[in-house]
Amino acid sequence: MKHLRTLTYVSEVARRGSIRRAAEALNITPSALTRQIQDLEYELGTPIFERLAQGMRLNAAGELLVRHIRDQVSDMERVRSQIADLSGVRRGHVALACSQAFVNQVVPDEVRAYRARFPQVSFTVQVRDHAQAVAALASFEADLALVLQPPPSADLHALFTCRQVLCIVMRESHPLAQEQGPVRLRECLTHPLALPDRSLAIRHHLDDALARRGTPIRPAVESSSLEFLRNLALREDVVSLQVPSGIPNDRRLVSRPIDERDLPPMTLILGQLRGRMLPVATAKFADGLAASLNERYGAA
Amino acid sequence: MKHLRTLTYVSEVARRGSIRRAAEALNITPSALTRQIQDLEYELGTPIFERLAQGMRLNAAGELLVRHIRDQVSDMERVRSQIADLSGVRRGHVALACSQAFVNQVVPDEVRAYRARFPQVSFTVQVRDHAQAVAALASFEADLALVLQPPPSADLHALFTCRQVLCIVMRESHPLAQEQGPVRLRECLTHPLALPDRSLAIRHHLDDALARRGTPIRPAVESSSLEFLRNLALREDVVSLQVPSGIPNDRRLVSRPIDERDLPPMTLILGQLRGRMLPVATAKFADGLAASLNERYGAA
DNA sequence: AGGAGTGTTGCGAAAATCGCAACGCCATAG
DNA sequence: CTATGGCGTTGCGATTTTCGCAACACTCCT
Repeated sequence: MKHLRTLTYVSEVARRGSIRRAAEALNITPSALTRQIQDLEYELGTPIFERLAQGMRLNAAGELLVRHIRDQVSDMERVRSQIADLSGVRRGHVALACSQAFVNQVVPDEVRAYRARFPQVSFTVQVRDHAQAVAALASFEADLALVLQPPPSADLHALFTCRQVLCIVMRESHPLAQEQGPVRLRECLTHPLALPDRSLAIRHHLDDALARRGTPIRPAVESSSLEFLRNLALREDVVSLQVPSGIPNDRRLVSRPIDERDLPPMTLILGQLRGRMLPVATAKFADGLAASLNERYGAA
Repeated sequence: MKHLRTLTYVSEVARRGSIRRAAEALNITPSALTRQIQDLEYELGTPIFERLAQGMRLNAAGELLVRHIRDQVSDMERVRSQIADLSGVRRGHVALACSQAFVNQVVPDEVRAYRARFPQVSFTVQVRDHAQAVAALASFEADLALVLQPPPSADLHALFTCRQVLCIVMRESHPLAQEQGPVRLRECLTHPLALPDRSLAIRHHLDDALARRGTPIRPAVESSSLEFLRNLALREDVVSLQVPSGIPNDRRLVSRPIDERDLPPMTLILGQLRGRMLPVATAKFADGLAASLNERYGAA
């Protein structure tokens, strides 16, 4: 949109912290950029950036303005998508930030289903941990966040919530795979463990539960990649930990839920930035995703 | 603000219903205007106006867009006022739509008090009936509305509410002015009446109450101007009707409340457009006005 | 002292915008 | 039915705004 050219310039300078870097990202020269900002500051009657030797930083007025700009840009997106919706074809873009646990089944299935109906809608899917996902919402880098056990935040508004019972995962030849149904935690701890590291919410949840029992654990392998842990479990007799939504359809892998007396279920949340009105495409995608999650795992 | 030039153009064309009239109001030529609109429609990929022989009318897409534009413009006002507030001096503009009943004491007193503290803040005070006042909020012609007994509307959000007991007003020589305290309605009806006409909420309220008793009234004089009715009551023995906030400080005029068993009190509402964030100056003025009303008449 | 990073400015070129005048269209009055 | 007045639109030249290039002034760090 042409009329918010200056505003996106300001936003980019604020994001990059430097006129030259922002100018490069915007494919213009620093001189054009500095003039746009000077003009805007003149119109406002006050500077919005502090000039430092290392670059530009927003001052208090700039913080207010940039927040307003981001609001305006995303609002314009929403109006454009509503207008496109009037003419029948649904266009738009959906930016989703989600945890690793959902990149196997839930998100790709849902994106495929949605794009089958509305091919004009494009997607960006960023994998972030729970805290980063909420931050992505606040900075308008993502429209939706699908995360486990998010930190309580005033910015996050839950659209859908459900329980996720933690499961152990191992190859089919593993001793624990010979039985079915819930497994007690103490049984698992007697086997070598391949666990998510502390960058993932699953591990925090596990550690919290174990801390109450006073049982320390010494995992054989730790990783920030759930995919790596699964691939390792295919190759040797280790027990890994996943949530149901992260378990792929693979007959070589067996999963059993952990008894809820030992480990309470985690909370899965589909959320958006509080107070924001989502574009049509995004809102409808969120509806479909929530329905799909509800069908698979039930509501909270 | 320069960057919303095109948007204000669109808004003006929508308001005036014609490019030529809008161009005149904007001090530009019709050709410049028609090009701006064509460019914007090209950017959106769809027309936003229907071209009629009598001029231009918004289509569905245009309705969405214009609503967004008005939001954006008023939001920009708010941000500017917040930024100005950061530098100490409070600037801004307050647009108030109010009923006749408040132009005597309440509003002028409050505006004077506010401007004494913040001379940089300017005001526009429009006198409208209750329905027009709500419409003025919705079209962003007013930021605040101070009205009696407004029609229930999803757009109106009440900031403050209080009761207003209806009073009769007459000159000090009038027979009814010889006593004090509440007066029964049937006493009043035996004297010649000078009443507000049906364009005013006070009259509707009175008619509703009388309709339930089946008592028809035949006022000697009707007027849409409360000021005229007061001035008439100064000149002859008629009984007029006012709400407390509309009664001036004039010893030649005597007022007595009507017994609440005969006529329930009316509701006074200070309101804004629902879902809108007011500029600093406007919000603070509304606070002061609410406090002042609370002191004079008590809360709801 | 020197180099690398920053934002800023003078100036000429390029682009967007505007005003003027003319055109085509349609509703309505005569 | 034609004439007329209002409407939006377009071609074109003038004006204003924006841009890119190069040079400058400044700060930080080696």
